[in-house]
Amino acid sequence: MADTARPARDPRRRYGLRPTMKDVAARAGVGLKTVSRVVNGEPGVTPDTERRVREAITALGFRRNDSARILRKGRTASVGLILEDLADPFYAPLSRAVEEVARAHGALLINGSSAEDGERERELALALCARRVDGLVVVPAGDDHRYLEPEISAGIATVFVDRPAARIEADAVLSDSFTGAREGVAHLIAHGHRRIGFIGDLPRIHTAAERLRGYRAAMAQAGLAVDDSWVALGPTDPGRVRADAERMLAGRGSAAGPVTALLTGNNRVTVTVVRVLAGLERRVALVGFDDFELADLLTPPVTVIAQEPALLGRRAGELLFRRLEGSGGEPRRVVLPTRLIPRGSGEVPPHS
Amino acid sequence: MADTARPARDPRRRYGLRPTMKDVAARAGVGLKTVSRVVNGEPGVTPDTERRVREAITALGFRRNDSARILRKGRTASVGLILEDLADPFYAPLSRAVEEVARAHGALLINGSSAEDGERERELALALCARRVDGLVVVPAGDDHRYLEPEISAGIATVFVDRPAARIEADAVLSDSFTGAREGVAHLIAHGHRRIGFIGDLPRIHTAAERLRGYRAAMAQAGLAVDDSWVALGPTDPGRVRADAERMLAGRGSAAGPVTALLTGNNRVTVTVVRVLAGLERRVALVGFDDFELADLLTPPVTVIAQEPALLGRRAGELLFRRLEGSGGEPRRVVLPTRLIPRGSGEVPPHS
DNA sequence: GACGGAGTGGACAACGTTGTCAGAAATAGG
DNA sequence: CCTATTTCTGACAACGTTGTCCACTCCGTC
Repeated sequence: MADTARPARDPRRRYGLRPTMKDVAARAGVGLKTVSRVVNGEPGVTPDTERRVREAITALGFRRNDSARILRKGRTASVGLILEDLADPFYAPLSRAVEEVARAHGALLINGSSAEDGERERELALALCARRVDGLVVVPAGDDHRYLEPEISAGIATVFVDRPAARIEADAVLSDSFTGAREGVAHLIAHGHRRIGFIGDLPRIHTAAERLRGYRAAMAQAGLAVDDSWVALGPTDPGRVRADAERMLAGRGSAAGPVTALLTGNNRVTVTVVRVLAGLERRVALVGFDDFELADLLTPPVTVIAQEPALLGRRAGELLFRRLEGSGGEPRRVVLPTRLIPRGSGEVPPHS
Repeated sequence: MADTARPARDPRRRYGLRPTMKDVAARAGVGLKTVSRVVNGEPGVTPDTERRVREAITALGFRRNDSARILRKGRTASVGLILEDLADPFYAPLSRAVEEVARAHGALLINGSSAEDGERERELALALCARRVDGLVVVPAGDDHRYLEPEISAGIATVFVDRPAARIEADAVLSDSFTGAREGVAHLIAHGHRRIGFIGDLPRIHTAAERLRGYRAAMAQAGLAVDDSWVALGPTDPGRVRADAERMLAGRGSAAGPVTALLTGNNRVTVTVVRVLAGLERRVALVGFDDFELADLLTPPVTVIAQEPALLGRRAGELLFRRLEGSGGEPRRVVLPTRLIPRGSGEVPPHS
């Protein structure tokens, strides 16, 4: 008799047909709150009662519904991460690092790829805000983040990483793209190059603009003029990059002649350019932004300006949780240094 | 007067201090349900009322609290993905593919790395179940997934990918590791090799065991005996792999002599072995499981048995959502073929 | 044997949303 | 101008949990 206690319920909703604390309480013959106490390890339950409750929990296969818990407690113990592409070898370690920090704080990570599309970034970010993630780590794709202002002031901690926020003040963790690019170009100049090309990302992307600025600064410092045809910014798809590289290397459309060295603006671009150079007779010097796996085993090994994506992610995560723990104050901007790793491709002398 | 409507609330909880539908309703001078209707685009609201509600929404910066919505509706529109390491170049595209499928179905993706630790996998999976994710995609690390049985029968759709579930029946999307490895070894044998080593992952990992089985099958088929010292399974850390590779190449501890060719069991192992071989005088043939970026630009280019991680992820995601849409029936097992890509390193002739 | 005081246990409201249902307003028809 | 119908609106309960608070039991004491 008493065992048929669990009544038929409205079958339309209810998570599957999962038992609730109420069901457990009925089965164990205790009150609802006592079950809650056992589940949450709160004191004030006799060993005997606890045992009965635990038995009922196992028998019914009960698992606490965190949706309800979240609603009640007001904290979701989850953070969102929005980046360009989860599969990009630069962002994957960044993502993993954020995950580790979240894990250390008992939070889960909800991940989304913006595909470098500002509108998609916005949709994702707002969906995450609607879920009331505690915090948000964003690699921005869009050029206006004012849409996040109400969310941030409503208490969703937000940290931008790799690129700063546009049109709002917010925490950011960045690499020093300007200095990195400048040092990379200086390295090429030091090895005798005068005609140096730069193939970068879309100009609206902050890092691309900064790296271009670094390139120009290094050229200017060495008293070298920059021919318009030596600079190509655009999407990172291999077709575009290949075309630009081949054009520069042939000196087409250039009054100043073909380049003898290239600075590439990110790991995607570098990989494509390495392919182009591999098909060439003559040797062309190359410095790539971002380190990448096996760069040291190519012929010649590729000189790079290395960032630490995992460190970017870790710092961003740490900053986020510091904010969540109540650290106030002005938006902070953390800038991490880059590191030039000479491996050979940057030391190739000018061809002609 | 009427404008001071929003009363002081208990400041201890409440998500930040966000307005709720109640606040919006009060401000717009309508009922709670009318706000809900507007927010959800339900019919039956006059344009004028809708305008007043929308104004109130913007004025207060209201955003629907999906936690409450989820609790009410019983669907979270989110799926969980558990894999070994988000940053691994094999899993990153898989993850991205699952994300794309989820996105197409209006769901968010919650990501977790198990770090190849069964206990951590379990914790993560159960945490996701407590959140009532609609479905779960799992690259299993543990060797017993019976802990998921109550969850699955409670309605959480679950698809295993890359490796099958252990000790339970469940959907799985796999690559044909056995055939792949067998073909890889056959390729080496066809190029004259007789002493072939296999360096793989931990033996408890299904793919590692299958690839070993494929290796042995190919050797047996060619009538070749396998010396114990030619097989090394273990963790993928570079130190272990390097030591095993060097031992096999030197023929230490082997009655049958040093190997002249190697089959590597996954992309991590391959990369380390490529490094070892690069430091060697003599040429050693190599076939690696998993394709990897720039494999074609190494010297010699690396012959691989390619899987399609993105396809694995996509198929798993599709199967998951088909289950969520009510497709019943027996657990399905999808096996995707691998593809041998000869690039040169597998065609190196035996040294001595 | 009544009287505090721990120590337990449970009733109840609240979190913010959506589904149900019934009432009010507006329109059409006689 | 009144009724029948449609359209619009809002009160209320429910989702499953946790926090508050009060009631009860069981001791040892006086």
